[in-house]
Amino acid sequence: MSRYNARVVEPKWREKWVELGCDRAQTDPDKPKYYVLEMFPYPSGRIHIGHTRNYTMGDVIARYKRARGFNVLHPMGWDAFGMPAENAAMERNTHPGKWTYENIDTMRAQLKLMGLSIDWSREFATCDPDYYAQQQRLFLDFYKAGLVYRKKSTVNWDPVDQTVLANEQVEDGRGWRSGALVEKRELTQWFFKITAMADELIDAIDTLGGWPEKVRTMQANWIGRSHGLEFKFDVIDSKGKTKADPLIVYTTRPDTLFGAAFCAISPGHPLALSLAKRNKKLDAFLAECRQMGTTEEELEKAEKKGFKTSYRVRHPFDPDKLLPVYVANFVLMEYGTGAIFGCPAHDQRDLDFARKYDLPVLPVVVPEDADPASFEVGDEAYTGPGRIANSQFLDGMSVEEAKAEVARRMEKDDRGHLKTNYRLRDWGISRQRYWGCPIPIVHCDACGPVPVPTDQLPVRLPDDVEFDTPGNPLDRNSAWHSTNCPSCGAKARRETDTMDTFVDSSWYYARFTAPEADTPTRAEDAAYWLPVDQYIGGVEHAILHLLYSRFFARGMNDTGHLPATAREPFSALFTQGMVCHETYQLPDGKWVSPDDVVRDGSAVKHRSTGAPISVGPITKMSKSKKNVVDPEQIIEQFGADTARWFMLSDSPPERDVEWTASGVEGAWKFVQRVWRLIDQVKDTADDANAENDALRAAHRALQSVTADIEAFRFNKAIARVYELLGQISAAQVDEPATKAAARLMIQIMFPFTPHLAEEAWEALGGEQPLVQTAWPEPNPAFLVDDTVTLPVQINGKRRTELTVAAEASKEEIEAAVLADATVQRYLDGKHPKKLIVVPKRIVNVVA
RNA sequence: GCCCGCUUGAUGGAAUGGUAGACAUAGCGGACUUAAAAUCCGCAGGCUUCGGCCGUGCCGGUUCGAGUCCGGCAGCGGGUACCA
Repeated sequence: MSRYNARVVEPKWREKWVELGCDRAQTDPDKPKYYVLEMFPYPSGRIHIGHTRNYTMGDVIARYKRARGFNVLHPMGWDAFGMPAENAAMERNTHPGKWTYENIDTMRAQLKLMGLSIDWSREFATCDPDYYAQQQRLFLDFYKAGLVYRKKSTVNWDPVDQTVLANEQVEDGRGWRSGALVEKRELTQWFFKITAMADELIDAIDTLGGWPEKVRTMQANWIGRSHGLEFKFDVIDSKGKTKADPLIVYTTRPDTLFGAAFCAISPGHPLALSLAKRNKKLDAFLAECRQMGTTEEELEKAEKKGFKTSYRVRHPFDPDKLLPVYVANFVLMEYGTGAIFGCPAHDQRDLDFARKYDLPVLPVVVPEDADPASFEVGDEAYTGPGRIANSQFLDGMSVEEAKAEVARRMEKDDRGHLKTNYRLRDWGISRQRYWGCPIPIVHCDACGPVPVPTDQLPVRLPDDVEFDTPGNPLDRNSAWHSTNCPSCGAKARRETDTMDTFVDSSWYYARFTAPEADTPTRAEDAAYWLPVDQYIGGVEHAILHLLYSRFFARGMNDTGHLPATAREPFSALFTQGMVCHETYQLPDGKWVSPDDVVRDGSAVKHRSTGAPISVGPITKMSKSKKNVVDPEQIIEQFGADTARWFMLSDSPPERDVEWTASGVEGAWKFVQRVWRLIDQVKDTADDANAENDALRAAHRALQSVTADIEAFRFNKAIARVYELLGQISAAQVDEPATKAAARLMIQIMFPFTPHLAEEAWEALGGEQPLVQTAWPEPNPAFLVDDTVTLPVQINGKRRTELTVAAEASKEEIEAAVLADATVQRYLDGKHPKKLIVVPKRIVNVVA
């Protein structure tokens, strides 16, 4: 008996597939198309198990859809710009490009071992000048369309390294390399006007039927559309004089205006800045606020603090009421107007603030079932519905009526107006880094920022860069940034900012449809292939990457680079779970790779040094925590099919999976069992009319596996195949029907284990390779049952079961149930109160 | 903090509101073998007075019936705009 040798079989079939060119996709409007895409990888060094899980899922879909007659596009590329390459350049004294392209070579070779049916002729990296040249064109077209502008914004600044730090590079307020206290610095930066499309981006979420509900919810919440009122407070200075400039606030709760106890402005608000010029304590408070990080998480988690200014504001409807004005660290300059009024009774954060600074808490919304005279707010703000009280002309109204009435009066007095606000901020794309797509702009003293003419694109990155000093090498490279103004010809300076790498990944899916085109896209290819029919990737990209891509598709449509039919980039999205692993740390906090961890009884030690290791929480595999596993070892030992099979077998694909070494062996044993079965049945004669239990089981499996693949239930599909193998093995091996069943099983397995399936198919006498064979159809005659066994519950507990004809009516089942001995024993001669019969499902007798 | 998820045997997990634990891993027992590996067969949630009873993170609700739906809580994970 021959043993299945993956080392020989797998390369043989990969070569055959290349020879047949079956992975090549060609635009052909006469054929139905299917575009399946997995999120492309960052070339970090080596493929990790999370990648392979992702690509295997896409490959199952791609192979299945081809077998179903679709013209399939399944490309691969590299998200190749980014910070790690610069870090590697500094650490290894190499060039980011060299490091990146070497990584790509390694990872491409690893991916090819997986037997993925990818059209490699379309491969590109985002750091290829051919790619970023087209991206620069898109930037300029967006610029001309008014989707790009400059404004000041804040960055993390490392005063020692003299460089901008990413949020990830700030640890406890200090730079990760220098250890210096990080400062905030204002820079003029480039922005994409994504907020201009906020309404469309949120409204179109309803059209994304193929997306998971959770992602749609996250996107809607991220955009965060709110309807409220923007209005003016008159400002009174410390001498009691009314200032010329009012304080403009935004609120979603104008109904609670009479409950206002204070106003709060952002530390970045112009009023705060001007007051600080004359108040050292306030200046110190603003400095303290600047010490906080730039991340939303840090700002929100920080203790809520306020600084009471000498100014007050006059209540718009109650001129005698003056409210104190605080500068508060939790008010964001980016949201609304950077100023709010606080109503402690009906907002938890305002309540906490009021308790801390001893401000009055006046309830103005009273729940329907409470007494307005005695209703009070304790430690919890009341945010529910109710009747307005303590609010003059609003008293007795509902919340909605009061909102409308306040807005009406404000508009009449020209004091305010209804306004829709978004949590979404414009997309800042400027990065003060080398390894990114240069922003194609020249700064001229006379002309201002001038676009680089299209015929001068791409603005190429210079090769001669040094990474021995921190900071942006482009900034120091005067040979590169010195140029002449394209408009007036005077001496000018190139923009040295490069683009956020999210820009690169926002349109790559479109570039795959015509990767060699000398324009960003080619109309006929884009029109045929787009949108992507199935996009697959990690849920960690649920918001930013996907939202930016949705914005880009619209921008590209508006600038003529995509058809209107591709205004949404991805018809269907599948978010696969992450591959997680335990984390390991040495006593000094250094992370340790799983390969370097050994267990000695209950003790966990470092393999070479024997140092004790603490086992940390199971988190997503990441380079920074070193908890990564190398799939190549598994492929070398067991073959790609075993790895593919195992990867999809245990966890449902949308769920996180904890990687443990056990289980691969099981998959490998399965592969061997399949091969033994093929060996046993391959010489049996064929008979077109054959029939047995094994063949019936195979047709049923075909039906359920087909449904499982369509629904991304790969783990269930695999469980079904395990079951089928058992059923076929139990049959007479020399019956023609058993061979037919085995043949069907092989076809079912093909998308999962393509090399094994091809080899087995050939052994079973398949006329052409499975890559050229259509997906089989189940024989309906094999799918029907004559009888069905129903569980019988008595008072909701299963007591017995009943076998009836599959087509038995409700009445027939009821009669059979009442005649059943067990049922009669429980009923004890009485009539059941109720008899619930769900045909083909269950019977419940309520005694 | 906020937004979004997840929680079922020793482990990964299965279950259109309808028999909880399919399938697999680890385990135990057996067959084959001089022996081992490999392979094959079987057992397997807990408790039990052997009638049953309990059991899907915790508390409560809806229902003839809840792992599944609703309300609350806890723990864990993802995102939080310069990691990709």
